[in-house]
Amino acid sequence: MPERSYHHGNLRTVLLDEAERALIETGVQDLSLRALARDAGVSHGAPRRHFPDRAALLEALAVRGFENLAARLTEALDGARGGFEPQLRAIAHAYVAFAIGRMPLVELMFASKHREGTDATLAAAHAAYAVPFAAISAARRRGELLGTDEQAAGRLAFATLHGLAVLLNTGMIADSDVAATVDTAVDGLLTGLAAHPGRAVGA
Amino acid sequence: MPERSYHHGNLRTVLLDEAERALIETGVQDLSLRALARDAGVSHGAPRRHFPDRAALLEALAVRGFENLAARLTEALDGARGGFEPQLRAIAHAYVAFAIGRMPLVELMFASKHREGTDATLAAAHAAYAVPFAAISAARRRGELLGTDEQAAGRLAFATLHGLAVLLNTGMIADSDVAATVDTAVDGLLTGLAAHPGRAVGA
DNA sequence: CCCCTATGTTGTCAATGACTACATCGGTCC
DNA sequence: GGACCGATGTAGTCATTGACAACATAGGGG
Repeated sequence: MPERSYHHGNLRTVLLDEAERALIETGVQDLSLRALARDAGVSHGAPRRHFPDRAALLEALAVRGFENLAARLTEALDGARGGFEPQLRAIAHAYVAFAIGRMPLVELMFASKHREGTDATLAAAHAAYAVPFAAISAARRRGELLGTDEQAAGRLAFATLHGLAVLLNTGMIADSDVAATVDTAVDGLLTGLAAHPGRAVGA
Repeated sequence: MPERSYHHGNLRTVLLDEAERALIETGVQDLSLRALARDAGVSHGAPRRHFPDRAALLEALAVRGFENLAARLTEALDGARGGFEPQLRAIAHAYVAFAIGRMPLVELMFASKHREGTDATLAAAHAAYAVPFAAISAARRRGELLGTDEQAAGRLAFATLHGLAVLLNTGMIADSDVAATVDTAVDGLLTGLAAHPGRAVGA
């Protein structure tokens, strides 16, 4: 195998790929620029030519995470037949599966705004949200949504799925059948908890 | 001011208090045992007499966080009049207020199970959950809960509140009126999203 | 009063992030 | 084809950190 030339040629992408793998495997605390450089076969200073600092690398990982999430949700929605309910189920399963398989990345994606310069992450997050929001908007037009505030409905749905994924991942929901848990949660989202509810969202 | 004696006398509690303050202010990445020791006026080796390592300190912070959360939820529930709906609203506002005011701590509380030795955190979390779960159990006995699976209903409610708090904190829900956002989300939780729902939770 | 344990201090080591100065190459322009 | 410039790498330094070990001090119990 010939030794790598002075110019790596694709270092930024390799660092991001390797960083994502390491993040998911051992968590953000153990994620080290120097270790990534060693794995990529370059010196410890090279990553700083692509990321001004460690936080910038983490930011790029978060943006990529939302981009991947958007792709997953789009794919799930494209594969869903029927109306609002099967679409919401498809989105829910895709979201929870995505989150559970890469929870340290998802934590990074949603990490506190204490992190600096998260405008790019916010933009990427909104692009990912647009996918289920479009489905909810279409459901309202078809008369399948209770109430008229589709923004509020979308927020509720996304908040619930994110919360569910977090609780499942931490073991706080100790349910071995993830798919059933997701389906049950979607049931509850659709029908509500109250036996005699007062007002609907936006009614 | 007399110099501190050799034995601090209360170092563990001081370290935890200071660590929680620093965590909330600047995030977990900047939380440093040495800095905490300096702030407490002891040498850099002293904290290790109370916490075997940095992860143990973080674990203790997470446990305390759930203990404080349980107290807040209990207080909110005690102050709520009427049935299920006002109780759920009281819990929701208390939870979101708690989370938003200390998001880096809440992130730590719910951090990935990649973290070692989280049995104590899990136990503390379950104790915190018991508070809203008791309210939901009482609601079912009063016939105020749609369906019979109160465990699933409790999981749905908690997941939604946690997800809502996370999205509000990260700015992904760009709503300046947090109280109204929480009330709208509770509306949605109670009535459901679907105009023509299929089956209820546990029905 | 003695002893033991809890709790501190001091020092060391390896690893890290950030930074600087320098080296190498790829691409563009003349 | 050669020169030059900027992108991208290398090598070294510094400060800080976490973890650990050896030692010092005091408080409490017998």
